[in-house]
Amino acid sequence: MPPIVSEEYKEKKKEQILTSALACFAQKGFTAATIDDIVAHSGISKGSIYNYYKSKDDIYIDLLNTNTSHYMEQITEQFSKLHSAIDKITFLFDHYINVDPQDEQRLGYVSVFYEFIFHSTRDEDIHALVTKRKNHLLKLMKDIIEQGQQAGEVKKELDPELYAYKFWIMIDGVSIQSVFADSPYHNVLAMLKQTYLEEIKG
Amino acid sequence: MPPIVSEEYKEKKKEQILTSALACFAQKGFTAATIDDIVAHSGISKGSIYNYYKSKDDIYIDLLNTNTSHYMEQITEQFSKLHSAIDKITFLFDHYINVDPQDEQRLGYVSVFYEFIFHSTRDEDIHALVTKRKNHLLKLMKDIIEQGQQAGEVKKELDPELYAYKFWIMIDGVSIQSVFADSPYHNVLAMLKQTYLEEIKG
Amino acid sequence: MPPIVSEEYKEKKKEQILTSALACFAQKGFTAATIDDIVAHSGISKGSIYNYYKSKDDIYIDLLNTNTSHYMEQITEQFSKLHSAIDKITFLFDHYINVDPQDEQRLGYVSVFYEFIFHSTRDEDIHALVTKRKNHLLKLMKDIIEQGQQAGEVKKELDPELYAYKFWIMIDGVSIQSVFADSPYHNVLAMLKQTYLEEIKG
Amino acid sequence: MPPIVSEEYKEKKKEQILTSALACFAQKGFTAATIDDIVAHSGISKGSIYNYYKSKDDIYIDLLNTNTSHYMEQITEQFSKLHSAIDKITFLFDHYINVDPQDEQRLGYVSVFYEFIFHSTRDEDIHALVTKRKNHLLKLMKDIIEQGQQAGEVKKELDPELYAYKFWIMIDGVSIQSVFADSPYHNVLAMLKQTYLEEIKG
DNA sequence: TATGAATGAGCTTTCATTCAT
DNA sequence: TATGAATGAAAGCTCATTCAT
Repeated sequence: MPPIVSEEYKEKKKEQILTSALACFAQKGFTAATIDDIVAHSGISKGSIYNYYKSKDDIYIDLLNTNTSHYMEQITEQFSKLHSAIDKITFLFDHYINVDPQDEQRLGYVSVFYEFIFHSTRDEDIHALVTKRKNHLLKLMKDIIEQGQQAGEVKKELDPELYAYKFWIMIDGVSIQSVFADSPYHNVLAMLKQTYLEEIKG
Repeated sequence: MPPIVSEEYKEKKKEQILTSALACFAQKGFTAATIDDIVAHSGISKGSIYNYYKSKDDIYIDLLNTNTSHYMEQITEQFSKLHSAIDKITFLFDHYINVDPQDEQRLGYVSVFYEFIFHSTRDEDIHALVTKRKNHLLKLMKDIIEQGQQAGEVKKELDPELYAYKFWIMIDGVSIQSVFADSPYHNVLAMLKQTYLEEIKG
Repeated sequence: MPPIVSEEYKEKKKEQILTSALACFAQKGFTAATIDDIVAHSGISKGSIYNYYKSKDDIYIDLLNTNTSHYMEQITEQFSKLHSAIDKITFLFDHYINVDPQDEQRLGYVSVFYEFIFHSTRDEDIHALVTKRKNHLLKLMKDIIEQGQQAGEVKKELDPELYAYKFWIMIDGVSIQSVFADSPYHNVLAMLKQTYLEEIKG
Repeated sequence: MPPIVSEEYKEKKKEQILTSALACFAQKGFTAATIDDIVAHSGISKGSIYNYYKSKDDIYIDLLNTNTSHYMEQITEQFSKLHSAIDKITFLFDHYINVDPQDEQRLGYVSVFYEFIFHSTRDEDIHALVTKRKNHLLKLMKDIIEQGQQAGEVKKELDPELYAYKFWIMIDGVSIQSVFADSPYHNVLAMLKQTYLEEIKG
């Protein structure tokens, strides 16, 4: 291996680690998953992992950061193709509808993510991170609603922030319920989408 | 102190352990909290704790069970004083509204409880327990809605199960958001209550 | 329970404890068997057991002592009915032949007993005890052989001590082999008996 | 020391652990000896020991396996130099005669080994192992006797299996007796050797 | 005497992290 | 940079023994 290595190479390596870490955390939970699990899953040596990340927590944090970035980028990209507020909201709902709630990988990821939130109760750094993510998403929704109000699509009298909260509250709630195999995930989401849209449409 | 201690005494001891356990789990999370933490918090010796509970998991499980029982009893008792479906739903919303979202103990409990749900993804026994709890609460709500439909208080055309889900989804979502200090917990809940009631009223 | 209790009562209680202790040690081995096992098996409370024995080791020691006494008494009694040396030796061989080598209780007991011997390597008190037992049995055999020599039944030229050793060595060896289910315990013992008797007969 | 240590290095390390383990087990017995004892004796860290062996039981098992292999190899090698059955049997007797019965290390090993046998009463895996060892040794002896019969050195009428058993029974018995410092180990063994050979010679 | 809850030292085992190569 | 053997603190749990009643 060359003593000097491109940034690109490093990025790729970190990504590999992150992918394996996510898989391991998803399968066993953050605490129960061990560095050796990540070693086994990634094929990267323990020493190497510690060259890229200074601790297990560090991996965890980068995982959330990277994932948040990806998610935001994805949405932004999709939104560039959409113009009306209602279309955007519809798109977001559909994003969650077009998902197999029982897909193991998805479930694993959901677990990791919400564990992270509760973990954050006890760690300031992580709390700040999670709060930032939440505020990003909230702002996104609030902007859409305000845009919709200006365009006359959305009722003027409703509080954009409150309705932005309502949106993410429903997503969070539905995600939690998706943990239960017998939940009517799709039906519920369809209903939530319909009533939410009716409720806000001007 | 021996010999032959009353059942009452034992119950009290278990309750002490549970109280300390909840405090420790709330502060550090289930995995990170140690038996020694519970020892320190409760003043009860390690050996004694293991006389009452056969493992840390066992404590965790009893914690959820006991809490669920208390919660269900409380609600059942209150419901006996209420008769219309709308009153009952209002009562439930108010139950969550009349809470300080930033109360440390409550936050701790919420963290422990939702961690439990995600933990359950990886442990069948716990999953069964959590599912049972969910189904209890779901049934409770469904029954209220059906009762309301029969009494003509609630729209006949809506699916009781779906709306029961919607209720708990909102509660879960709001509970998660309450982790963030800057969330407008009360305002959002008040709005959710109002729109939910309007939506279902016949 | 009366504050003053007869010696007889105490003896009976100790015997109960010893019986249960033997059963437990036989099943799990001395170290693995717990006082609670003995409590469960005997129905006698833990505190009570400690009234009669000051430690687990103490029980172990009394077990061997008592057992040795019983065994010696038994043999002595039987020997009173026999007169020739050859008859006595025959009786001893038959004592071991008339046994089901795979009887669980017997196997348990054999295990406990030999464990004791090896345990004794590390504990002077126990070593003294075990040595004393060995010497008792050795003397018993040596006396028989000498008696046989005087009576002209047994060859004069053989060393009584050496042949006494040989006898117990074979018994020990056979006992160990009996641990293996597929050992031809009876056939081997029958052969050992025959050749031993032939070897010593005058 | 990493990276990529030779197999040889690993073997040496395992051997070190085994040597220390044997010493500790010999001194205190398997159950009473602790991993920390092995750490102290070997100077190898606890974590490292667990890198090479996954449990205390595992060490115990490898100890027996390794020892059995060495013993069998040793015998096989020596046997290649010997041809007559009587020579081989003589060699085996002498192998036990040429030993200091009070040598601490030997005594330790004997204790560990026989404890193992009795331990095996309660553990199927270990029982299988010990049974296999016993059958190996039995077969070895039986083959020698049969070879001797074919060559006319050994009486044709005696049952090879029974006499193979007799041989090992005597070795076991003598080994047990060697625990007692005052046993005439050498004299007894010499006598056993002489009478056994006379008994079987054709 | 009898009881069994209480105790805590001590056990085996795990695992994040380090560091010599 | 890459490797993986080494480390040891810390975890969950057991159990002989004590002692208040």
